[in-house]
Amino acid sequence: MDALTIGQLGRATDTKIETIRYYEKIGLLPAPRRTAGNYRSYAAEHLQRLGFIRRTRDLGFTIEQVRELLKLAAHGEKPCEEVDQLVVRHLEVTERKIAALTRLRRELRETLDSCQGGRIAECRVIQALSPPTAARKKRVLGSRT
Amino acid sequence: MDALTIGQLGRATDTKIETIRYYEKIGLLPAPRRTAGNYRSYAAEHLQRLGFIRRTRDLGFTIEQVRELLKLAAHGEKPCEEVDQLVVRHLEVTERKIAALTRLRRELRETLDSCQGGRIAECRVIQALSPPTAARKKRVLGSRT
DNA sequence: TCTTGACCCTGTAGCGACTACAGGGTCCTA
DNA sequence: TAGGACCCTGTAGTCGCTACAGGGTCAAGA
Ligand SMILES: [Zn+2]
Ligand SMILES: [Zn+2]
Ligand SMILES: [Zn+2]
Ligand SMILES: [Zn+2]
Repeated sequence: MDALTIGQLGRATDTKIETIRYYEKIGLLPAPRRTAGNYRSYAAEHLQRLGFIRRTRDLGFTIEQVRELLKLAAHGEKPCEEVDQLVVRHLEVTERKIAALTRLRRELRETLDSCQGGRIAECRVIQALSPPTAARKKRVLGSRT
Repeated sequence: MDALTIGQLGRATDTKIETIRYYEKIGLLPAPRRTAGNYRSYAAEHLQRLGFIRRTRDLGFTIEQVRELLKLAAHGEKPCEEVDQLVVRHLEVTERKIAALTRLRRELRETLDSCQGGRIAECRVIQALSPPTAARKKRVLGSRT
């Protein structure tokens, strides 16, 4: 008997109950049948599907990408190119995020290095956080492209 | 004369007009005086302050942190410890994000490496995206902690 | 039998940080 | 006087949940 309540399914997949109901509402997880008392009753397919959803979400795919992956997984006879493409694109996005955050980290470290203690008025950290404005003003008053 | 329209201020700080109005609504940027035709008219302080806001936002600080930094910057006589602490904490958050994304990248690469082309039904990528469910079922049916 | 408490239901509103309209008004130039 | 670029307010949408409020259901214990 593989009938799970929503709470059991949540514990099984490390998912909050509200999240499961949310996935149902947006059509990501199919609505299960109901008991006499109107409780949701999940079967093995739901467990499998929600597991897939959680895993891919944890890997950072968007809901729309998860939807795509689920659709592809259901068409086992097609070549796996599309699947791999999706993963490749997400890998690229992830790499760009890492690069951006790494630049950020460097800037924050440099900012901190500039502080030698003292009063805020003289602190180079605050100065480093203020962008140079002189050059900008000129640009503005000039063209309006 | 340093009176800027909202459009000029936006170009000067690379900020969308809607965002400037949003910052005003949430009390991050003070409301400027108005012209006879009810247009916002910004002065040099606004340019300076919005510049600071954008720079700190670009560095990934939250709006609440920006608020804090602005408050601190206005109290130049205090020691700069609090400022530096804020930056340190944000640096730590940034480092944790980088670590998490790096783990993600490794998982995505490993997943992709497993694919050798073929049909989706046999593709290891899809399998790698499906979590093992057998162990989980047992846990669930057991305790309900 | 009654009550407690754990669980479940629906529906709505909130988060952060914007962004995108809709439906107007103003200003400058030709 | 007309056009177009600019500005105004207000509201709703984005993403992916999360947190209630105000109920109903169910099983075990006194
Ligand atoms: Zn098919
Ligand atoms: Zn300092
Ligand atoms: Zn002070
Ligand atoms: Zn493949």
